[in-house]
Amino acid sequence: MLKPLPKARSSDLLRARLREHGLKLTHQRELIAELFLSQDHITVEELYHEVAKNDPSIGIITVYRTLKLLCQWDLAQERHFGKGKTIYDNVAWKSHHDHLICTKCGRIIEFSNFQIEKFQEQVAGEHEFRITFHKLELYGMCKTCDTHVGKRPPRAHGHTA
Amino acid sequence: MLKPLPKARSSDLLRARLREHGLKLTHQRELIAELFLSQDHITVEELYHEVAKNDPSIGIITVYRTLKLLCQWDLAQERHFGKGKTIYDNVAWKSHHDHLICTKCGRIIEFSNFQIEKFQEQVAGEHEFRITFHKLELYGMCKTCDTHVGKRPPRAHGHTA
DNA sequence: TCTGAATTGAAACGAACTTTCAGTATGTTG
DNA sequence: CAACATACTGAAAGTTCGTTTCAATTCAGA
Ligand SMILES: [Mn+2]
Ligand SMILES: [Mn+2]
Ligand SMILES: [Zn+2]
Ligand SMILES: [Zn+2]
Repeated sequence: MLKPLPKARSSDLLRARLREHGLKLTHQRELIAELFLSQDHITVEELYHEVAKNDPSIGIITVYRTLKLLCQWDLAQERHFGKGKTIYDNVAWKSHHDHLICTKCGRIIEFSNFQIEKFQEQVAGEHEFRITFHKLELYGMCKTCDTHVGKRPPRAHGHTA
Repeated sequence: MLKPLPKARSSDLLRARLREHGLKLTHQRELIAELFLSQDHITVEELYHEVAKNDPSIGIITVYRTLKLLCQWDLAQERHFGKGKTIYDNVAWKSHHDHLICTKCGRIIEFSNFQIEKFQEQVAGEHEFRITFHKLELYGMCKTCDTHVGKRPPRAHGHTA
């Protein structure tokens, strides 16, 4: 997010990776990847419904399989916010970041903070531990939801952050 | 961990909570809570096996149900490290803390760091977000595992951190 | 166009819970 | 202590989310 990688067309990105791994370019993979790479965070279920709008013959199994491939190629990352279903983070053009998650409307805000990461390393050092990756999730209320507390619930405002 | 609450016998803790909520003290609940509150982190499966050593007639369903009660009373907290099963954190005598998780041996180290929490608040402020709770998990290798890299795998050394 | 390997969708399967329900244990009242 | 209203329990069935299996189809490259 704060350090965008060199932008490439999503279709080229897919083709390149498939080539590298000797895999086939199918219209299913093309559509699924295209839709996934055009947004930020999405569940398998949601992506499946988007896909169905264009081609209802595609099965949700293929959505699962394609997302798994994208994860292997570091174009996507699995996230487990709340206790619900897995959210796939489109990281094709983003570097490492953490998240603020609104527990009321589901909005997801990305951030990265060098100071926090620095202190994480310090803590690890104190325990003679070597960090390879981490998860930091801050849950609470976004501004919109917070100002509506006690009043009527806010209208939808960007769950797809 | 760093700010231990006034220590009480686990059996008294259970009785008190059951009383407060008009629930019954059964020998199943007594045994399950006793064993759970005598350790730090455990899965339902593991706790079930411990319980079975004392009373094989107790079903795993009752372990699930009792842990759910302990969670409601803030004596336990669900954690989802890795992608496997839920780990229950005994927080009866601990205040908020985060974790270092060794991906090789499963060891769990607890810590709390005021600086990190401070910067979390700062980040939230920048995004006009109000944090209600958070999860910080640092994954990697503990000292023991790290020094054994490339050599033969280390013997078990305290998975039950 | 031919051909063999990769891919797909449906259905079966699996893991980790959760719900249902009839029989049992508990605490309370008399 | 006895009787009773309920809460509790264990087994089995049911959910949810995701994975495996497999016959039919599609793709890529010769
Ligand atoms: Mn993200
Ligand atoms: Mn802990
Ligand atoms: Zn919100
Ligand atoms: Zn270790």
